[in-house]
Amino acid sequence: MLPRDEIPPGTLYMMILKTLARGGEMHGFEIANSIQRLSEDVLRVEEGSLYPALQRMLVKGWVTAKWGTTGDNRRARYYRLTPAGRKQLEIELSQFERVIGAIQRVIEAT
Amino acid sequence: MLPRDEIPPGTLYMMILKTLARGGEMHGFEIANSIQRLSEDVLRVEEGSLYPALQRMLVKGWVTAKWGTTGDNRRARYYRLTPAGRKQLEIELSQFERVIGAIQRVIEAT
DNA sequence: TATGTTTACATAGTCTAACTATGTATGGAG
DNA sequence: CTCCATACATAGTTAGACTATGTAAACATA
Repeated sequence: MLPRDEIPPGTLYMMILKTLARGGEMHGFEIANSIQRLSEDVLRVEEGSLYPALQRMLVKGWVTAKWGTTGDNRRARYYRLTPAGRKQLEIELSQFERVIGAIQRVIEAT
Repeated sequence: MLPRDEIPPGTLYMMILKTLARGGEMHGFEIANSIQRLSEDVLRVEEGSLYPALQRMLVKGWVTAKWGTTGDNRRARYYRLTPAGRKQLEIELSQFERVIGAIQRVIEAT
């Protein structure tokens, strides 16, 4: 499964939303690092996946962004969940469970 | 998650392989119906997804196909798992568990 | 006998989204 | 001063699931 892409299409939104729900205001690199660390290095969020995804999420109104500075004085774009984003997270979580559960029924059938 | 496609890209191969591993020789419609039924109607395998996937799997050497007739006298193409397909199934199953486990660690983190 | 439904396969074209590759810019370490 | 890590961004590629459409035959039923 997924030989080319490690991250199943669609699930990146869910993980970013969840990360922001947990961590409050975060910038892109922080989000990517958090996902990578929590997944125990199974999931590597490439920059070419991360930033386009964040742009799309801005357009969809799931997050807002503002420029700021990091602890070590670098410019970074800080993202924050909107109420729509929080709602979307709930949708995605339940969809994920529903679909993964269905797949597991198929692959675990005897 | 996955608003447009119900079946996460990549997982269809795995489910087809598993279905053939369980059912022996089957034709396309049987495979699709089996997946749909076992998933309790959560996953609907569209014909436009199924047949192209089976073609790709033929090219990859995961399955062989031969024409035959169904119980009610219709022509149908019967698919059978090759040793390479069986190996691929094992790969996909372990990849799936690995990736889904990683995603769950991310979305279940507190 | 004609019509519609179901089974069964196939392909063309669309679309999402994750990827690679590349580019910009800055801070800190050596 | 150079190198590396951080941080963001975009162009172009690719896989694969989808919709829409077409073929054809078996069967039910009016």
